[in-house]
Amino acid sequence: MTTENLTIDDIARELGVSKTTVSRSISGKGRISDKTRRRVLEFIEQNNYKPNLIARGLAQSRTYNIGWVVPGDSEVGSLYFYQRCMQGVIDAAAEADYDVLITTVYGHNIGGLMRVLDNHKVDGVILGQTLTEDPAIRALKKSDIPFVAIGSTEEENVVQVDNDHVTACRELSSILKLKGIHSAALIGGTEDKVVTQSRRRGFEEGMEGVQQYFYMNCRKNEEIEHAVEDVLRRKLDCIVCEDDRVCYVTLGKLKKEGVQIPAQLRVASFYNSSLIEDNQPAITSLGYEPKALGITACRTLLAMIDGQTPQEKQMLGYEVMLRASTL
Amino acid sequence: MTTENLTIDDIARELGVSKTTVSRSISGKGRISDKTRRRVLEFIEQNNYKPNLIARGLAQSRTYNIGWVVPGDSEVGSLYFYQRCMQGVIDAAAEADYDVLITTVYGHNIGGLMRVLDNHKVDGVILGQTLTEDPAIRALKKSDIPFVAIGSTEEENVVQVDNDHVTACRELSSILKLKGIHSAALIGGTEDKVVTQSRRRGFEEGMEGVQQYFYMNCRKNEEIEHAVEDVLRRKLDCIVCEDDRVCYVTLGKLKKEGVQIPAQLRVASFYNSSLIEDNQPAITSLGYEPKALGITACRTLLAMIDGQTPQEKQMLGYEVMLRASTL
DNA sequence: TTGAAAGCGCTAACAA
DNA sequence: TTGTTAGCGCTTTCAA
Repeated sequence: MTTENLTIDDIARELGVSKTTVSRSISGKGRISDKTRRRVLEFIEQNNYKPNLIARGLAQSRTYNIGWVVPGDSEVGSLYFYQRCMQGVIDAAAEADYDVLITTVYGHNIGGLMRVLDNHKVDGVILGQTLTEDPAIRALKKSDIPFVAIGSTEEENVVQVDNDHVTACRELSSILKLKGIHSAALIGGTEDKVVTQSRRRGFEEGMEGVQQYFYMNCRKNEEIEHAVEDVLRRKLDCIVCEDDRVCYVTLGKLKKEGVQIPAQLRVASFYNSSLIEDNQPAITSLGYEPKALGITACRTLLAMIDGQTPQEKQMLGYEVMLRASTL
Repeated sequence: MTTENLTIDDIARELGVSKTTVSRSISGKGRISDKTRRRVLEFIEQNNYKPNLIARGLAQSRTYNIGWVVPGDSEVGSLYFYQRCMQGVIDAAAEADYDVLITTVYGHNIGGLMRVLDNHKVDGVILGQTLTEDPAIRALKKSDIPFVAIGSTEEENVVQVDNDHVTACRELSSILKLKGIHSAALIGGTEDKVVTQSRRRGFEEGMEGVQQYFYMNCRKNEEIEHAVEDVLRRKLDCIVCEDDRVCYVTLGKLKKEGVQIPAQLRVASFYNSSLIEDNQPAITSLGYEPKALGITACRTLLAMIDGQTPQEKQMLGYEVMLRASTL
């Protein structure tokens, strides 16, 4: 049964009303008698009519698509995060009959995003990541299309949805401090990501009074391992890992070195994921819900597309999970 | 500088020609003097005109979008594969001025795909995964929109792009056999995925004459670990892992048990990835290029959208990587 | 409460 | 080689 595509005209003719009436019945805009509306909707239901979103889009200058921008070269460890975020975006979008157009950027190469913007393919954009000097944000600001960033930025006038990393990391750090730690190391990734900086700040604030060591900008696993070696050499009390990948590598190295956790060294992670979830001993960490970020970001964006002006910064919660790795 | 959106009408007026002429200059269709065309193109270039794809779409009943369908609940291990595939799809799509609309399905729940189809949001679809009884394929066949599947299927009349898993696995298996293996175990994931079945067949054929043991449908890590225990109990010569995740867990278990690879047991994987890439000893495995799959699938789909009928089954190559884990 | 008609920006017959 | 005109399927003023 090849469903010949019904148009609004067909329905109007069939029902002996005008296109306008049909259109109004569907959209709910404009006055219409309940009787006719019901009649139209019933017909639509029975004949499985689906409006042509392209045509509607042209008339309203809308696409009913939103853009989802992610780094194309993200580390394997972040993939799951983006996956969950995106699922949130997709789900929230579907609720409003929106679909998600995906675009990748490579660091400062935002060609893909530009294409989508130039071609008017989306009504709004969600940025999956923020950089300190973010060319995507710049470009988006120039265009007149609404966008929201997942993550934080110091740029002004950018609607942001983020977990409150500073607070979360500060809280976890201060809890660790209370456990009687005298020296702690933070091992982390590249500092051009805003989130890295936030976590560092939380660490610094929460660990105030504790001797602090920093091993940042670790890209390769070896760099993390070197950092661990240095920590062991200095006999520090505690390693805090900036994310799950760092933690994963750190744990591997510590196992190799035969270090007992938490007896000889305590270990915590500022980000939990399946990568480290099954570790023995269980790792004290911070838990977030990436999907919630996606949902919130998308709902916010849809509101903006509808002309609303949302709160500039929305902070989502976190969970401190104290486990065996820190006593 | 808010770029007021130029339309084809503006250009026509400005240049004193008709819309048609402008349209033709852009599309290259229809005869036109080189002189006028150049004049038009130059104007377009200088004024940074971008045609409205929505309008063009409505006129041609095209969307200039293709759908990319992936499982929303895929294992963390497969994420990288899909990522790379998708990048191939996106790149190939961009070449033809197409964008990629992403949709997730959950096993047999293909609601997301249906929405996209019903709403006419895409000109074609690429399936990132094939199942043995694939509802997505069924739905796509019913709709009249072209699609190609990454992976294999026994359904008829489905354009498929895949790595030649059977051949690859047979080749690797027979190489292992030549090394004097007498008994071998295959540990694998759920058999509702076509690829799992193909790998199993390759194993069976390549290992002919060798005592074969099967531990399939392992979903949880524990199941894999149980399988490994059983292999050790039976003192088999070799474990072949169906994919990188299985291999990863297997290696972890073997390390826990203090098993020497390859001295006591040889280990190989039918799929290589960063998950096992850094293992000591290096793991014999099969290498593919997921991005190539995406590119090929997308180019094929675009050809179909243009009315061509491509070859039904395209097989991409593989690489056998012999490493220390099998001597 | 309903309808007629114009228009969104483009393409594609058909004419000239 | 170029232009005129009628759509694509929907929304939205404006009038009835």
